[in-house]
Amino acid sequence: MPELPEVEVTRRRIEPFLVGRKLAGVRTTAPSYFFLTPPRRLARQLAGRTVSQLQRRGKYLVADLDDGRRLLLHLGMTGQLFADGARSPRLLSSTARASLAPEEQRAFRADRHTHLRLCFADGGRGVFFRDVRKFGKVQLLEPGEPSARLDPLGIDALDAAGADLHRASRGRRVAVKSLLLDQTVLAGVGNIYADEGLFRAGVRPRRRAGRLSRAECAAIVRGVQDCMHRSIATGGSSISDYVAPDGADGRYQDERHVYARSGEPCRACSAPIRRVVIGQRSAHYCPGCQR
DNA sequence: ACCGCACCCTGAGCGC
DNA sequence: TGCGCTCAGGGTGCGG
Repeated sequence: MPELPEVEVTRRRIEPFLVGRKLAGVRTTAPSYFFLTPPRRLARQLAGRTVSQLQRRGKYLVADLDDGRRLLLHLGMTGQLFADGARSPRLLSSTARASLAPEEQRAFRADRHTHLRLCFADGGRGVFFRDVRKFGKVQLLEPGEPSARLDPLGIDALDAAGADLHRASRGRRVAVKSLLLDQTVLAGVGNIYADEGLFRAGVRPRRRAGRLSRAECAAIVRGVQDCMHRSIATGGSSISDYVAPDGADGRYQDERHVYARSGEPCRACSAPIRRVVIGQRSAHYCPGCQR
């Protein structure tokens, strides 16, 4: 599932395929809540435009266009943004995957889950946005238009300090895990990096946010950031559907200490990792290392 | 203001 | 073999 590191890796790798190229044609699937902007209007207004820069805010990608509009992209849970010609078994269904030998893996062909196809005037490689579960989002913002998606976001997780989390947590009775997933507090943290960051900080996910000390908040923010920097450096986590724009898998999942490791021994103390449910989300922690 | 929870969606994995 | 069930999860929005 794409969180800040996967979105940042995607941004860096897709940027050369987007920035400075003139959009010629845009194809979409039918209207659905995937499209916050109706797909026909999206296609009409994107045609002829050039992306001037591609930024990231939390888990959102923001493409600035030459007419002052902004294109928002959110990968949701299963979103995949990649360049034409990418090869990856993650771009195929499991049945299609099973029926193909690895050496037969063919380049991706747009399927019914490919909701956005961008073609460029230079005739070079197109860019696809595929999303099986349609939890992702596409929106075109008018020049200067406020965004109900971007505006409420808190400080980007990579720019945060311990004091930011400490301030936001005062008076809050929720579990620290839930607070970390709140995008209005730290933008970009999802389930993996919340769990891994709490492990690094030695703090249990159920701890009430309001009772954390300054030092604990600092350790948590540092823990989350350390995990994220390391993940970006290794190409992100490819746990379910995440695939980098060139089709390559990330390798950070190999470094996980707790996420999706329930029952397995802690790499530090050998205690079995526990899985609990907090705020309708699974949380993983080591009962030996986290207090 | 805060918090729990239902919902959107699809495919994997399971039991029968 | 195949059906039906459950589960996963980011973000939004509602009700208490």
